[in-house]
Amino acid sequence: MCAAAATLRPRKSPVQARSAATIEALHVAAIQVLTREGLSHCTTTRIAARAGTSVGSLYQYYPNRDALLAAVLKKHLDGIAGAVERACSEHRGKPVSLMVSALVTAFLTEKLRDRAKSNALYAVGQELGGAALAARFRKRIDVAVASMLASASDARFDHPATTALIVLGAMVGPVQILLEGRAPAEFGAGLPDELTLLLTAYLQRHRDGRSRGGL
Amino acid sequence: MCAAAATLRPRKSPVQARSAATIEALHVAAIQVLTREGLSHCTTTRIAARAGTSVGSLYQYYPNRDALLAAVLKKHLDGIAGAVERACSEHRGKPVSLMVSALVTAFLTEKLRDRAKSNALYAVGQELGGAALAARFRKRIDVAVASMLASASDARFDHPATTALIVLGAMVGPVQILLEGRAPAEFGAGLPDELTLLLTAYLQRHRDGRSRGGL
Amino acid sequence: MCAAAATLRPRKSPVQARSAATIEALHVAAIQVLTREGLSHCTTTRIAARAGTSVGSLYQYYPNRDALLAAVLKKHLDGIAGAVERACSEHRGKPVSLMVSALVTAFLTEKLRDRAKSNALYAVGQELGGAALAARFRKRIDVAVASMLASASDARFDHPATTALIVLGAMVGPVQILLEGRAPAEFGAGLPDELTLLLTAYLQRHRDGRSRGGL
Amino acid sequence: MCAAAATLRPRKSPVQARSAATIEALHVAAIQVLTREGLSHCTTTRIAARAGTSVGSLYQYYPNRDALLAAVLKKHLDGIAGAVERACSEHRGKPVSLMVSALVTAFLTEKLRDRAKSNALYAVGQELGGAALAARFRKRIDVAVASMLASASDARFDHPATTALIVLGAMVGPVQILLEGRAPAEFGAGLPDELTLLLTAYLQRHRDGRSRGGL
DNA sequence: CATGAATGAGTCTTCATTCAT
DNA sequence: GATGAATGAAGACTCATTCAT
Repeated sequence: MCAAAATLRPRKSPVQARSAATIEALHVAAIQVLTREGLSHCTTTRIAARAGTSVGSLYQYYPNRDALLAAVLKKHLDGIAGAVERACSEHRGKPVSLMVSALVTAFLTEKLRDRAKSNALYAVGQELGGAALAARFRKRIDVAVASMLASASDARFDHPATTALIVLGAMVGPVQILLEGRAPAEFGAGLPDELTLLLTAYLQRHRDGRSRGGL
Repeated sequence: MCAAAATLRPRKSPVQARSAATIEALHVAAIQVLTREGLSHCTTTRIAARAGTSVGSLYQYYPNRDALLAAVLKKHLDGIAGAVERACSEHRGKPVSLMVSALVTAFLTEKLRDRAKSNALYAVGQELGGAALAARFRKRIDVAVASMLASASDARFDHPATTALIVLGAMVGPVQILLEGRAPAEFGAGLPDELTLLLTAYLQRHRDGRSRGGL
Repeated sequence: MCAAAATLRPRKSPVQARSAATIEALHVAAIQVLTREGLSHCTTTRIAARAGTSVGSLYQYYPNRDALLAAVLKKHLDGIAGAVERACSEHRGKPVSLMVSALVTAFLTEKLRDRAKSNALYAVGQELGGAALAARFRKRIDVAVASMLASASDARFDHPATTALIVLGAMVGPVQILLEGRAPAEFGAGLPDELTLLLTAYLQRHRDGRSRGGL
Repeated sequence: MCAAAATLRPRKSPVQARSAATIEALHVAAIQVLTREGLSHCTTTRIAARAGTSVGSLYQYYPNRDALLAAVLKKHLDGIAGAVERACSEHRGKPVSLMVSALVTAFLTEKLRDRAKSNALYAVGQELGGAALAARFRKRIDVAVASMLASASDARFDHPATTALIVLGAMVGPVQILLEGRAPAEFGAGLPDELTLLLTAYLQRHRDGRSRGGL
């Protein structure tokens, strides 16, 4: 995975304006091909074709197909992580319920902004050094959420990092189901509220201690 | 995906003992190759070799590579769905807290029985008619959980199906994080309890109505 | 070069008769393409085409193009080394002049048996782990010649191995010139005699000691 | 090969100082890339980069990659041929033994001046119209040596051209072995003397006639 | 029935060469 | 003139699938 890290890195940065356009086109094309044809049919030729360039150009900027896909994935994850980080830093010191609704909103908004894209890239994460990449971004989000939680005005958490990871997972799972697309319509409609409810209940219960537990 | 459905079906049923053994060997081999080499290197030749047969024999039982992989995936999902269904039917009429802990235990046990396998098959699900297959099994689990929830002795749910789907998602997400392997050790250790807490809190809050809401 | 050794080795040995035929056809085709088109145009596709098979078959037996070429080269060098070894072992204990003419005859006969082939393979030796391969065969010949020289009935050599290497070089060089094809006809005609003369003079002078030297 | 001749010729002569510098840089770069990366990785881009220019500039001076390589090879062969010609013209009328030692010295000195370069360019010679080029230079050397031999004060040669070609071959072969690098150290050390001995013996025997032959 | 050799379409990737800036 | 981005033909290699033995 470390060896891969080197080989997954872009080749050169665009110095001319033309280059930037080409790269952008490649990114867009990669996502399109990915969504329409699936990862296994997402070939360099097809990407280049849809981008309106040639394979050669693709390889001018990325040492191999996976490097391109990794770049696209990275940009996507960057967007999500950034959105979450922003939401988290804006809600430090607030009560838990506000934190949760802000977090859910930010996450869902970003994740569902382009459902097809999110979905397609999910598969990309699997192959590739995807695990490593995903872990890195999860870490970023985890840190942001944990630090926000630790600042809650109305709660105290023993293991903010672990709790944050559960929170994250509990958001990702249902969203995944939604993205996969076969869920009934009301599921999508109710998702924001349900997630908010789910997480609020969890965090508040955490705050109140498990001892009080049994309902 | 509908077209694929036909072609993904196994070719003939094992009428002889020998056939059954060969098929079993192929399944085991497929999982091994999948875990050790990754989906993209999981070739028919390699599978057959590790199973101790020839490609020819593989094609005797499956019309193509994907059919084999689909069968393996199906069996895996069957195991999980079965375990959940069993747990659900055994806890009908019980209070919510018991349901949750039974559900979490069954799901985690089955899913983590062979982490490598779960992980490898995840990728398989993506390609293939994975979405369809996953949806079908999710449906099974959803129905089982919803029906269990509807029978709870101490709660009433307006939309058991939707609630069940959230419950399912909230379990899958964190497990996914665990399977991806980069989570800290204490995350894995605490997972059963945290999931139980998460879901219990959610379901009880649901029962109590949201109106009472704000903490 | 050691790393290359593994990767240059053939992939599997033919167990069916069909295989042997395919391999033989590939060898012949490789030489033909090599002679007619040159090393840089000697592609796997072209070789397979001329062999009347498919690229796939080529890769069934050789892990890459160079492995095939290396095998062909090896067979060729084997022929030469074998011929020289035979000649050498048959002339142990003889006087130097007989040794030389036998050596020259054996070498020239074998080397010129198929001039085009010899020529084409020469280029192959350059690229590839050719240096290693060539060195190995040169060693074989060197040993054979040195041991023959050491047994001469009418001479004594201080450093048979070095002397043998000079002898070898002195034969190879002129033959090379001949093979490259632009030498006048009389050069080819006179070559056997001239080489014999060259080497005999050298070895006898060696025998007589250099001290006597200056003419 | 004749068609190639035209296209292998440099594009324009360096009329400005800047041009000369660029060309020189390209030559040096070509040799460096050649020695470090091998012929097959010796690309125009890499050459230009190492020369500190752009591909575009390369094509300003040479119509294609091979023309550049040919120019480099030509310069190299020119150096050798020139050295030999000089040595030959300086030793006209001398006795054979002096001629030989001068010839061997000049040849070895020039050829071993930069072994890596000699070696790398050897491969270049193969591809390209290498045979033609090599033949042309061999001719030059052959003429020079033959004419020197013909002027020997103490010998008469029936076919100076053929004899010279043998002499040339007998020098090239052992040097080749040395360049390929796997020969024992003492081989390299003894080479000048051995070559001198070899050729002197040959030429003197020639002079004395073969009739006297059998030792 | 089992075997594994053969097939060849389809991938990724490189690189000489051109040409707009 | 110089630059380096773009091009795309061409090569190496893989692998699902078929079929003669």
